[in-house]
Amino acid sequence: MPSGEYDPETAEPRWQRRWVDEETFAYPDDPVDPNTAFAIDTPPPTVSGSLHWGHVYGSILQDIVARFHRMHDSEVFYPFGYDDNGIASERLAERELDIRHQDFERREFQQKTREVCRQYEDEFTEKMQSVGLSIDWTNTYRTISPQVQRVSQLSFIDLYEQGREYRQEAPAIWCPDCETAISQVETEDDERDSHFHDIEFGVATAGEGDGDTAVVPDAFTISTTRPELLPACVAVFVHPDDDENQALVGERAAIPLFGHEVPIIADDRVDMETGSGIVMCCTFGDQTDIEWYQAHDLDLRVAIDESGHMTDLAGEYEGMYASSEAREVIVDDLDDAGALLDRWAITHTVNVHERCGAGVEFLVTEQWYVEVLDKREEYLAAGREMEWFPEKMFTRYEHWVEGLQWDWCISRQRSSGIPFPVWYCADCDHEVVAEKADLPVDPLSDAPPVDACPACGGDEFVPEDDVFDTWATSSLTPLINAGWDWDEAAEEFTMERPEIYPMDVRPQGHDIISFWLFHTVIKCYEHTGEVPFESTMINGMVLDENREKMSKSKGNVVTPDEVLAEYPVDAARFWAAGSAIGDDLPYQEKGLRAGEKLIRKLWNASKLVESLAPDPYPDAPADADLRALDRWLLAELDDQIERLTDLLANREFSKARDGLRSFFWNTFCDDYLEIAKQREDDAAAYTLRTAHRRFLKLFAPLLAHVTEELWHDMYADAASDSDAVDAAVADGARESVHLADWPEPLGLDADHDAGAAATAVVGALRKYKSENQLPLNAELDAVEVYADVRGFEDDITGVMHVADLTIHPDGDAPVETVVTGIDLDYATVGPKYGDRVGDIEGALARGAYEIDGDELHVADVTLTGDEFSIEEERQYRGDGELLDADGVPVIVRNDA
RNA sequence: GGGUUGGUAGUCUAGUCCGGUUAUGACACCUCCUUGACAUGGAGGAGGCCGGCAGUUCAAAUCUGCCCCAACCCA
Repeated sequence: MPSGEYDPETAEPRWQRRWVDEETFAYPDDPVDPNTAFAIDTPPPTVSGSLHWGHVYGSILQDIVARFHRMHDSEVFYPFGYDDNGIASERLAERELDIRHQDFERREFQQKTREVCRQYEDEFTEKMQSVGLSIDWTNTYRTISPQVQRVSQLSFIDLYEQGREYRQEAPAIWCPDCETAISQVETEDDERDSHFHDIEFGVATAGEGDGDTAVVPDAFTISTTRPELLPACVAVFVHPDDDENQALVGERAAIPLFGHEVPIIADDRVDMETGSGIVMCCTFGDQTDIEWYQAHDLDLRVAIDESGHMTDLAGEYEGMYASSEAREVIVDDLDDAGALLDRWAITHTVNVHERCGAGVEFLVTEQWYVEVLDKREEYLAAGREMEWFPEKMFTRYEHWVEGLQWDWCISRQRSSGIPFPVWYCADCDHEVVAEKADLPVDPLSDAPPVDACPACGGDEFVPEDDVFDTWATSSLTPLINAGWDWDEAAEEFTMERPEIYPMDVRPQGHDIISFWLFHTVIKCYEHTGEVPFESTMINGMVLDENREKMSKSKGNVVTPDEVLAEYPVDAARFWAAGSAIGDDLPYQEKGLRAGEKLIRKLWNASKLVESLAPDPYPDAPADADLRALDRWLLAELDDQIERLTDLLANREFSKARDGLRSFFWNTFCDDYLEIAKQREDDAAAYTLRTAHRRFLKLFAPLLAHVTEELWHDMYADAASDSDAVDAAVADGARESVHLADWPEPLGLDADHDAGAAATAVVGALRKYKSENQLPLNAELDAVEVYADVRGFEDDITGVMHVADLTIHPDGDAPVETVVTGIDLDYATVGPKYGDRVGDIEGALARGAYEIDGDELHVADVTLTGDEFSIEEERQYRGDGELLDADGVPVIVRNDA
């Protein structure tokens, strides 16, 4: 029985522990009907640090969906994953232990990474549990685990066998700090301070012109931010429309300091606005350099190595770090040689690796790719097949697919990912792929599946020592969850839990639509022929209280610990549910305070229900015994249930939350409960308990803890011989309100209008007392109500303490009505009279009109019945005061 | 630089797709009220040129164009 104040500090952790200990949210081991299985595939958080408040926000929205569907119609599969197989985790270990992966034996470094990740994963678990998420903790996975490695390698082999993967030596985006290839999505733009340098290039062929064209100058200027790339220069470009410099085209340029000569070529990719309008092309400064390299079949001059240092091509600069030391020394030497014409500071955007902030390079290396560019249309259609919440987020996916420029590079030159299950013939480089049955394998320690090369018969093999890109694995979560595997005997892929695939919801932030969601959709689609998700739910970002993005550098980051130290989890859940799906949500404490207020209101109202309808209470009185007010409340609640169910099904959290809150607070607490205080009959007790139990269930997805506490206090653990407990147990809800059945409408007959009129009358009387500074329990001598509120008399007199109540069902009040104006029905008058509406309005304002029966003559036109309505004011000249209760006339007489 | 989304009282937000009378609710603010749970409650009040400018229309928060601001995605 709820008493005193609710204490979330003890209640919340208690339930969280119990939900985990009792495996309340465990997905059944027994086969589940595919029609009632509801699966959620959350992107496993990258183990690269601590969870932040944005994670919590997104998780709460997922959890509301999970809890709603669990109660409403489903067996919910809600697993949790830890993404700990990628560069991010390695870099975490390097940071945490202050080590470099290059300094360790691979196994040893992997071990260290695992240990660091383990600590962070424990923290993830603890944090997610302390938010009270209804995750199935018996279904968790780590992307570095052997089982997931097997799935990931199976995926590689399947795509390889389908001919959708290839190995190629080509320019790839390279991080010189992490010393690995990375993909386009792992880069980001960053504003950096730098310098622009004007460098004088010589024209090697000056004076050799044939005489009939413009004179070729003997020097020209190049502007660059990267003078260290001079030794890598392979060409100089001029725009075809650049008349001034056109004479250079076809000549050869001499590179200062390094002396080699390169061709000068015209190409319209030159930006004439930048610097001198003449640009050097190097191996490789940026993506345009790569395009030029391919389009004009240029030489390859690699001046920067894998670790970002100058190669022997740079002569005396060999071994210097390119973007710092080499750059400075080369600039000094250019200056000494008189080739540095100018130098000035600028800030510009550079492409950096998101994990370490190092500026990326482009290196020609041999990498594995997944082919995606050839199927853009198909992948677009796959995205379109999903239901998007909100719909507008699909355009993000659409633009991403349309803008794809690279196939997906999936190989990484790192220590601690999932190995490629591939060996190469030492003689002919033939690719040998592992047998599916043997997976997972590590080619560095396992032998290839053949003794001799199938191509050349050679018996020496070189293991692939690259590892997969993180996303190559984390894009397989639907398959990991469904237990996708290769059945050696049947020679086909199988699923341990086929009923959950395709999964029902993919929740995630809008920042990862382009790569994580996209990669997951296409990989699972290629493996199964099906789009892996029925729907995707995209949440916005959490902003700080000033609507600014949270970032470490701004120092405005809110941590889960700070919030949970101050507020109940349920208050945070209330706050999180206050957003429209897809919209960003500012973190504001008043939102949490409003949550606290609702929790308290629910608790206090429950106490009152308990005292007004103490156990044992009637479980099911005959329908006829219910009073009009009871039927009205339960019928209104029916409407609310339908509305709320639709809103939650459409992920309209904010509307669901606010609608339920107002109905509970205004209609149930302010109207019904106040009236019910006067009642001691069984019908009221039944109505109170029935409505209350329904409210607990409706609030359960939102306020997960307080509803559970009340459910146990008042129903599940209450006196076990009571009929009500049997009813609760029949709901399947002995263990948890979250396992109860979502309420179905009761379908009682009720007069909605009469109920609304009766509560409006009570409201008007309450307002009358308030305005006349009367206590609310002051007696009123006489009240006359001009509406058919028969059946509600006792309710009105009881709560408002009316000595003498008279009902006039015909609504004919003894009042004079004065016409105060005419309201036009613009929806019909507008289109019909067009620009004459102005004249009509003018005449009405002047009072120049005549009412004739149900016709209105005004401004030379005649309006009929439904085109206008007469605005009247009621005036009452008798004893007492006339009140307006939402259109119902009420007369109050009070001598006191 | 291109694209996407958003801009509504001091703050957060509904309404915008599908134009129509007085623009929704909450928080904060002001006034009043101890009523069988809750004063952390109740009743009421004030607070808005719906980002700006043009246009379409009898009528625009809503449709169109341009501009400004913010975030995100992509160069």
